[in-house]
Amino acid sequence: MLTKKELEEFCENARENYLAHISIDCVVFGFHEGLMKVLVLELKNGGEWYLPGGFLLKKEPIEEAANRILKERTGLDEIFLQQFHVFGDPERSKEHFDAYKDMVPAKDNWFTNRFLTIGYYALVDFCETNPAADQFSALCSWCDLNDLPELKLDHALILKTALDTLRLQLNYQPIGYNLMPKQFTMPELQKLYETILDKKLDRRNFQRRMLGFGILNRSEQPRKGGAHKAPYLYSFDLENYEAALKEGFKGGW
Amino acid sequence: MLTKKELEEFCENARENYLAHISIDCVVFGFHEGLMKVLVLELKNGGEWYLPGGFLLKKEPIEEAANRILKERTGLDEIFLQQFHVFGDPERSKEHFDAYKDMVPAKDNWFTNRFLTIGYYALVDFCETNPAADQFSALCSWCDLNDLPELKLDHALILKTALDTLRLQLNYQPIGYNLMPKQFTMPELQKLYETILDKKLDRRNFQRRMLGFGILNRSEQPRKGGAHKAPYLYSFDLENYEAALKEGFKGGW
DNA sequence: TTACAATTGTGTCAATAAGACACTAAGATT
DNA sequence: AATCTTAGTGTCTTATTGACACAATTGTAA
Repeated sequence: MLTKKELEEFCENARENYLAHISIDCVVFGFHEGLMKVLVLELKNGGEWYLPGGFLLKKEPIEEAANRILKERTGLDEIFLQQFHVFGDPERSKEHFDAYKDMVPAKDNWFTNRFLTIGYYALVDFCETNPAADQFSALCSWCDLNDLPELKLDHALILKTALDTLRLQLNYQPIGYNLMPKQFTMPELQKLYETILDKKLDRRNFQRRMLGFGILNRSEQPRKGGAHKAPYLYSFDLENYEAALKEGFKGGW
Repeated sequence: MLTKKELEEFCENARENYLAHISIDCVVFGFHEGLMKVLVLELKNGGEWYLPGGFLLKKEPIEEAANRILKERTGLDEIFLQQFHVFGDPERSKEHFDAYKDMVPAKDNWFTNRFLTIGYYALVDFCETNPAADQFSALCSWCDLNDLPELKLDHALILKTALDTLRLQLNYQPIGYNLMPKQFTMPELQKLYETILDKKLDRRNFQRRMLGFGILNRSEQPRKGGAHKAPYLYSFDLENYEAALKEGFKGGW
């Protein structure tokens, strides 16, 4: 929650620069040590967790706004972003409304407005990100998908919807280029799929299917130094990957 | 295009009742005599075609607004509706902006606002609809998908995106309950799929697959009176159909 | 009334994809 | 050297898909 002074400053700035009634919330997925991670913010006064989000500048394209917001939070540019749903329940920001309605007169108060929020999900390389808090947050950090704090507003619903969409997408599009490092082993890639789907997959069938898509290049040299048998290193074949993204893997009909 | 008087009245009403910056546009699909149909509006002055759309009342849920708008245009309630994308290019309503900017002072002028539009697509039973024009339209009517007039603003893009989404959905969800009459024959249902996909399907394989989904009931009595061999009549098994909608047909993994 | 065209219902076969499963190879640990 | 762990590869079986042929029913034309 903001202090009165913070709120007044923010409201003035917001009314001048942002489009009213619209916000953007992002579900940023990362993958690290076999766990699915989500980027969350904790407000300064503590105990209130949110998805990273922001507002749309008056003349800014939506996608650009989502990129801008994510660049501020992750340090990354040109992120894989996908708009997946608009959340518009008239009561969805009631918590903010109640918290701020007495601090600033309604006509000046950004937060007594109704907001529709456009949900984007992003897939990013965990190791490349530098989570950075925004002006009102104490903390911006990765949380395990299975061990999240309670999220305020309807952000738990937004997260769940994003995850459902991602799982569906796995069926007809390649995924992973944005979540894996440049080079990776087949078992590492399998772990990503298992984590997203929350389901064990057969090692051999996974490899057969994955290679069948034709979007992977195998490097000559296996990874060395680790314990156990040295695994081959793979990278994505960008050209085929992009093509598969566009055309999708086999439609049923 | 509106007259100055119409515009002034509309703007006053709109500012009072509608949420600024947001609109809703609907792609209403119907199916008749083997052709895919889309509902379009022609403005009174003629020559300008649009998808049916409208605005969001200040306290109205989005889905309810889409339903309200469609009930006004089609006479139908409880339509199958699916939100599929938000279109937010800052220049998307430039045509309106230019047309109306000089008629009413900017601060009062609804159409000099930037608008994001939420796209919904609807599937309806062609024979049950009664297309009705709105206050600014001369005509609300069905057009063949393959023989559409040029649509204003970004409505051609909205339509294309809706169609792409519908085609994708065909792969993991049942469809047809909302587009077919209560009873129908297998060849008629096949024609629906062929029309949506714009592709011929094998009669026998289609039947096998369709029946495999377990969402159809076959009536005892075949349809009589027509020429040629009497086909069986089918209807959807609502319970299984709803279940299939929720769970989806077989995901790849 | 008979042959024919059009349409529908049903079944089979082959190719492909998916699922289950076992063995071999390489490196680290004891 | 024996063993543990992880990785690479192949085979068999079953399910799904795609291609295709034939029989049945009804109206129409000879």
